[in-house]
Formats: sequence, structure tokens, C-alpha cells
Amino acid sequence: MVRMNPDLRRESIVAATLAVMQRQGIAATTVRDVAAELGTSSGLIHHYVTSMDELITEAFERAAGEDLERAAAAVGSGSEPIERLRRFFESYTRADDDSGMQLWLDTWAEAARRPALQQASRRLNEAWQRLLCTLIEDGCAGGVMGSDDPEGTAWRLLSLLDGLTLQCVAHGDTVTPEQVMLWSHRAAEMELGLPQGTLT
Amino acid sequence: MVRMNPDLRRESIVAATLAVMQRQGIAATTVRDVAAELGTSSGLIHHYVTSMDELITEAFERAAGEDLERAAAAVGSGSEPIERLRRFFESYTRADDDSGMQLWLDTWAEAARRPALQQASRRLNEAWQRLLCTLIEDGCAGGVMGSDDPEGTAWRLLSLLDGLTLQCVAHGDTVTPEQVMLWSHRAAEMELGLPQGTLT
DNA sequence: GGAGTTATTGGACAGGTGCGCAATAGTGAT
DNA sequence: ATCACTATTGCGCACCTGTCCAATAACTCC
Repeated sequence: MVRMNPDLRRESIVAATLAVMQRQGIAATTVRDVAAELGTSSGLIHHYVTSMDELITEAFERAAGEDLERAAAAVGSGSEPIERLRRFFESYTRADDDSGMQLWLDTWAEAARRPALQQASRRLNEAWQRLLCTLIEDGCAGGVMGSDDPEGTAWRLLSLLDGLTLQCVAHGDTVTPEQVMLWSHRAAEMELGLPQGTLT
Repeated sequence: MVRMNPDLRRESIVAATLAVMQRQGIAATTVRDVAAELGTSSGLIHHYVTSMDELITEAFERAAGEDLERAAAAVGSGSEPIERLRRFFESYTRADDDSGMQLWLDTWAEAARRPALQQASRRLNEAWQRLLCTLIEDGCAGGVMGSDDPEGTAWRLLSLLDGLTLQCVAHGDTVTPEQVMLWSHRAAEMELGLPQGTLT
């Protein structure tokens, strides 16, 4: 039996959990499924993790945290405000990642019944809002865009993106990712006093 | 044993199911819970209903259909376009009904795993879109408001409302129903070329 | 080699799920 | 009173869930 670093073992369990969650949804993710994904037994999972709830929350935090970090890097303060805004939208909508979108929706619903998950979800939500808010404030300071209430504008735009993503993930044939980008661009142009077509 | 009209009995089962769904969420609604709500046995449920899936879908359709009918009546073509729009927003956000909002979110997530529910959800979704679209077109025809793409505008506004409702139901202390109304009004004013403050 | 420690297994446990079914209670017509 | 019929019960079935635990395997250190 290979003696692994316990932290690494835990890490691989969390990764397997995430994979199962993306494939089957949070509610349908069971200890035995995770064990099968790793090719081990269910008892082992509980040797490294105290409860299923903890495992699910940790897997979500890992995935969502990485998404956020990637976005923060892509939106980095180096380039032009308009371009940064465009990149933010692309990162947030996860348009290239079906299973990610599904998991995102799942989290909203499950959060109501899993306090730990709700807390994690809220933290992530606020971090995204802060990222966009800073971005808008930078643009305003540079005179590229305008908003009399950057925080409110950020919430409105994020809510629009949430709603569009909702349509996309649940009724994908009615609203496509391309429309999500187009419509969010138009809304942002209106909100920020940009000439129509600036973002697209 | 009182011999009831079978349709009435079925009706009461659906009503009980809806009550349990609103209280516990769709995923946690079981045959035994519904039976307990009615004060009968679980076997009786299956005497009138073939499967749990069917029961859940029917309960959702009933509740959502009634919501839509109420909204259509409230938005009736009698009054002024601006007032009709305001009433539409109020109806759609279900701001006065916490359990209704929770069920709405639940439906989105569950739809991914219950085909029948997904179909029902989609039908309802399109009906709401049509209602708002007609409303916008009426306003445009009357010269009260303007939009170069009524259908797109309707989708955008509904998506914004969805996103705001999402925030409201999951993180209620961050986004209040009042803000949902205010922000959706502002967005609608921008979209429809109305002077700021017209709706509020 | 053996001792001590950890990793891992596989199954037991109590509880829950949807569904089906034989048995019973009640009803209305004859 | 008898009959056919329906309503209703309550339990059984097979399956699934998270969690726990004794037994075993593998490793490290002496």
C-alpha cells in the first residue's frame, strides 16, 4: 500500500467529488459514487472527510474559487477598460462550460438546504460583484464609461447575466450563449453610457 | 366510506402535494409526506396518481398556471401601458410570496433531471415572455414607449428579473424585493426609452 | 524479524425512497 | 341479502442513502 501524503489524498477525493457533481448534479452525488470514481471503497472517503456535506461544499469552493481566480487574472488591470469588461462577461457566463453552468444552477437551489454551501455561495457571489464593481469604477475614473451608482450597476448587470445563464442552462435551445453575450453587452452599454456596439 | 368524485379527490391530492412542495422543496417531497398532509395512507396516492413525477409536475403546472392567469388578468389591456408594465413586474417577481419564489428556483434546478417538469417549465416561461412582449408592442404602437426589438427586449427584462429574483431568494439580506422592483424599473426605462423615474 | 501506525476494505446498520398488492371497509343497485 | 364495485389501508419489497466499524493490508521504524 502506497503511503500517500494525506493532504494529497484528500485533494484527490475532492477532485473526484467535483467530477461526479458536474456529471450527476449535487443532490445525486453519493459517497459510493465518489468512491467508484476513485476506484476505492466508500469507507475510505470517511477516513479523510467527516461528512458528505463538507465534501460537497469543499468541492464547490474549489471549483468556484478557481473560476474566480482565472477571471481575476483575465480581467487584470493591465489592459483597456472596455476589453477588461468584455473578458469579465466571458468569464462569468462560463459559456464554454456546460457542466459548469449546470453546477452553478444546482448550487443556487441546493444552497437553500445546505447552510455551509449557502455561505460559500454567498462569499463567491460577493467576490464577483467586487471584481465587476472595481472594473466599473476604474472605467469611470478613466472617463471611459459613466455610472452614478457603480455598485447598483454591477448588481444589475450580474443579475442580468444570472438570468440569461438560467435560461441558457435550462432552455438551451431558446437562448444561446451568443445571445447571452450580445444582450449583456447591450445592457452594459446602456448602463454605462457607452455608444451601442462598443462592446460587441 | 364517503364516495367522492374521483376528479375532486385527485385535485385535493395535487393541492396537498403543492403545499408540501412549497414547504419542503421539490426534491424532499415524498409520497408519504403528501399522504400525511391529507391524513391518509400512501397507497391511496398511487390509486389516483401513477407516479411521483407526474404528481410533482401536475402540482407545479397548477400553481404556475394560476400565477400566470392572475398576472394576465392584472395586466389586462384595459389600462395605460405604463401601469400595465408596472403590474407585470409585480406579478412576475412574486415579491409577496417567499415560498413561491423558492419553488420557482427549485423548479429550474429540478427541471434538468425531470423531463416532464422541464417541458412544463418551458411552456410557462414562453407564456410569460409572450405576455410581456405583447405589452411592449402595445406600448410601442401607442407611441408611449419604443423598442427596435420587442422580443429581445422582453427576454432581456425577464432575464434581469430572473437574476434579481435568484439573488433575492438565495441571499435575501443582500437584495430586497424593493430593490428588485427599483432596478427592474430602471432597466425597463433604459430599454424602452422612457424618462428615468417614469415607472417608479 | 517484530512492533506500532496508518490505509483500506467490505459489510452492517438504521433510516429513507417509490411502488405494488392482498386484505378490508364502505357504497349503491338488485 | 346479495352482488359488483370502488376506496382505503397498511404492510412488504427492492433499492438507495450516510455513517460507522471490525478486520485486514501495507508501510515505517526499531
